[in-house]
Amino acid sequence: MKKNEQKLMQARADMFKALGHPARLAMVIALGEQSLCVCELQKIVESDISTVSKHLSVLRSAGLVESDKQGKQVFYSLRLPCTLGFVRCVDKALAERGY
Amino acid sequence: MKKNEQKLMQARADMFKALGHPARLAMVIALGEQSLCVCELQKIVESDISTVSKHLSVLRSAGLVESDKQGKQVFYSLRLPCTLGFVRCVDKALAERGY
DNA sequence: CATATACTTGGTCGTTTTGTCAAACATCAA
DNA sequence: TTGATGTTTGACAAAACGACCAAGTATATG
Repeated sequence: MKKNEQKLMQARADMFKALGHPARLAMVIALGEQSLCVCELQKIVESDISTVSKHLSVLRSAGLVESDKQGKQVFYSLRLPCTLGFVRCVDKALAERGY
Repeated sequence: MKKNEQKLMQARADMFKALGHPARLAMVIALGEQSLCVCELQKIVESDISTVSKHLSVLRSAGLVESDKQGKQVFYSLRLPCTLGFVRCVDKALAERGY
């Protein structure tokens, strides 16, 4: 594999990796419906607020979500809606295995 | 989040996580073309054969690929072709950022 | 049977990721 | 300004990951 091809593959993999955590994936799926502030996202994943914030920063570095400060709240929104399409396909596969 | 919902989210995340490594992703993309034996996959990722084998076992546990022993070779094939669709979407997003 | 080939598994070790706490920061309201 | 609220950041320990080597299993072949 050539060097620039490796870099591209790494960049792609980083996106998948960011989604490879149940809390982060749950937040991304929730953001598929609407933008949400950190406090609302925390209710979804039920973790320490600092943990939630760090997960969000992982998603943001990967370019999957973007943040928008409104007053003292920060709203996150989904930048890559096609993620949801893949989740649906994954769900179909999981359903075949009894999920 | 309820317990079974958490399990589902974990299973989904495991799929993403399995794809979150450049070697594994490269192999999955290659398998999108055709089934390949471990030896051919090794040529693609250029790692130790034992490393390749372990990566493949991660992909298999996640349900992304399946294996089929033919003689002394083991052929792997892609179980979730929709993965490639998401890769294309990721590539579009990466392209917008200069890749 | 003995050997070679194709692959998997176990062990080790350095690196990365996670979660938590405390502290910092930003914004609003009294 | 002071305090309350919402979020981020730094530090640190525990856990998971990734790569390599060695050893193990399975299958074909001489």
